[in-house]
Amino acid sequence: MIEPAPDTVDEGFVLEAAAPDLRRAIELLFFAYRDFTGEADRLLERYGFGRAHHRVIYFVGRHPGISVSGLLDILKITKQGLSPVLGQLMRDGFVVGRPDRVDRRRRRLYLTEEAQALERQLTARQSTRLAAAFACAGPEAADGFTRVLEAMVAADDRHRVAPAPPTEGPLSVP
Amino acid sequence: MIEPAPDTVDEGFVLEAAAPDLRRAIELLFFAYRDFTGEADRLLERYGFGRAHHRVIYFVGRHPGISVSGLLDILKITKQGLSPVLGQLMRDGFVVGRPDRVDRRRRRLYLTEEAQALERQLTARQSTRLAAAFACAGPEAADGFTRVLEAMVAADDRHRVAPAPPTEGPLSVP
DNA sequence: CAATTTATGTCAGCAACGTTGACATATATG
DNA sequence: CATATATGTCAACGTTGCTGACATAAATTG
Repeated sequence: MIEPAPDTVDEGFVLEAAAPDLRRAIELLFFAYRDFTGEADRLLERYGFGRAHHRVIYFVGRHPGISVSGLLDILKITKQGLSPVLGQLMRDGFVVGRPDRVDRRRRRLYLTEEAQALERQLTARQSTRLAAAFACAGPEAADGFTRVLEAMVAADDRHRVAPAPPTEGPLSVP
Repeated sequence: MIEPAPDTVDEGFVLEAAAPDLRRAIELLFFAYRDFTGEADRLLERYGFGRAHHRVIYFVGRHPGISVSGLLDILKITKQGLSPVLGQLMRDGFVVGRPDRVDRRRRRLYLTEEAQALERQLTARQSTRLAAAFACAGPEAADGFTRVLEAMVAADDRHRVAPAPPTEGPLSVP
């Protein structure tokens, strides 16, 4: 008999069936996220990279000069987990690390030209897919999509996301 | 020098910087999905299960009597990849397989009572988080969220998602 | 200056989740 | 009977993580 830790007893709602629209959203999220990442995965394969490499390329490109520990904070993985991925990217000439001028313990990470080009391709692919979905669902839906995602990310990660661009278009009715 | 396969040359748009709102949505999707799945992961740990077990429990619960190959079609993994996960679930008494009456090669899979209870807990957790985000972002945003996800899933997977529940509430203005 | 803390790197061992390829078995179908 | 299908299993391997232990260089602090 498997015995889950009897700590949180505040789950009396557990036996309720989930609302159909919530259950549907859960399923959609699974399929949509898989298709979304699969898009980029196929491009990364050509370089011998995986999804972990993509994340490093993305966030180093997003925060040029980020330190290793800064990257670890964003990715929420250990340095031992990052090590082979970052090592391969540096050996392959996609990421370079230069010591910080004032604190020479820190290594500031940058993308090479080649990596920047790859990042643009990856982001362009995902943007294209997302833009198609936005176009299909309409601008109000796109706005709602983003707002729900914002509400979903944990407070610890909120500040890491780019600030919302100034609203423009049909929604800014002054 | 790494050399990507020079097949698709139709990517001239690649050098364009992605629109800020699209880039923002990409980031949000990464953080939101990670937080969303992490929620369930912590519960699964108590049982010695991982995310792969979750997916099997979810889809067997969603399609009682599904065959092994039907499950593989949904998950898009190989039977060798499924084998240890499904094997553990069956040994632990969470999934049972009974031969189909007419075609006895096929094994129809079902959740046990215990697994159904676990599935309800997992789905309830995720529903709660999603419902909170929906409440925070508002019903129109929730609707837009779902519509964008629908547009994102590949056509091959569309039919696997539960049909949209009949619209009710403020959006059905007759 | 000496001691400690911080940032980073590295080695070993392990686990989850997936892959390809090869082969086996039972059943269905022509 | 011959072939195709559904499933299972074994072996080898790869990616992406984990924990624990230890090393080094540089900064900070007493």
